[in-house]
Amino acid sequence: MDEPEPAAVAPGAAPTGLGPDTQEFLKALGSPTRQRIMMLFSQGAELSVGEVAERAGISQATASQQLTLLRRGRIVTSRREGKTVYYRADRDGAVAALAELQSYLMTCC
Amino acid sequence: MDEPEPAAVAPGAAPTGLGPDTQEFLKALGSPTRQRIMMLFSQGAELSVGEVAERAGISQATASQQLTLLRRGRIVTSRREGKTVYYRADRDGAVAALAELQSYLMTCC
DNA sequence: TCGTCGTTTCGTTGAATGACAATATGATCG
DNA sequence: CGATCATATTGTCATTCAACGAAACGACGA
Repeated sequence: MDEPEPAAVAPGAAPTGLGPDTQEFLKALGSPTRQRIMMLFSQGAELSVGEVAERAGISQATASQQLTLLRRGRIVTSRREGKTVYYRADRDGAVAALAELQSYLMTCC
Repeated sequence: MDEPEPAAVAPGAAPTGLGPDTQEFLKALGSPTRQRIMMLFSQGAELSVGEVAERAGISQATASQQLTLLRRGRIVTSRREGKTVYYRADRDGAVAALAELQSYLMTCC
C-alpha cells in the first residue's frame, strides 16, 4: 500500500494544463522513429511486433519498446493471438488526444 | 537564395509523414516545462523573457532557450522593443500545426 | 514435459536534452 | 565612448532517451 490515493496533481509538480494522457501522446508522436512506425498502420493495417521491426528497420526489442510507448500515448492498441501480438492504430484514442490538444491550444493561444 | 526548392524529402531521411515544422511543434509541446510556459501566454498575454523566467521558476538562460524552441515550433512569436524581447502565443502557427497533425492522423489511423 | 518461437524485459552504450552559471552581444542613456 | 540593462550564447553537468544484444517470459506443438 504505497500510493493508495495520490493527490489530484502530483505534489510539487506545477500544472501544465494538459492531462497525462495527452502528454504521453505528444511525447509518443515527437519521435521520428515512432512517426515512421505509425505510417505502417495506414488503412487499418494490423502488424505483429516482428513485422513492425522489419519494415521500420529496427531490432525487434526496440520495436516492442516503441510500440509500448505508442500504446501509452493511446495511438495504438494491441491484441494477442496465440504467441504473436498484433498492433493497429487507435483512431479513437488519436481523436481524443487531438481534441484535448485543441482545447489546450484554445486556452493558451 | 539558399534553398529555393529543397527536395521533397531530405535525402537519406526516411519519410515520417509529418513536415519538419510539425515535428518541431510536437517536440516543443512534449516538454512539461514548455507546456507550463505556454500557459503563461493565456488570453494573449505578452511577456518578456525575464517575466517568463520568473513566473515559470527557471533561470533566464533556460527561459531564453525554451522560448527559442517554442518559436521553432511556431507556437510563439517574438517582438523586440528596445532592449526587451516580448513573446506571445502564435495562434495561427498553432492552428496550422494542429491541422497538419489532424491530417497526419487521418492518414495513419 | 520439453523445445521452440514470438515477445518482453534487462543491462549497457552513445547521443540528445534540460538546467544552470558565466560570458558575450546589443540597445539605450549619460 | 562607457556604463548598464535585457537578452542570447557558451560551456558544463546530470538526466533522459534510443537502440542494441542477451536473457527471461509465455504460449503453443511434439
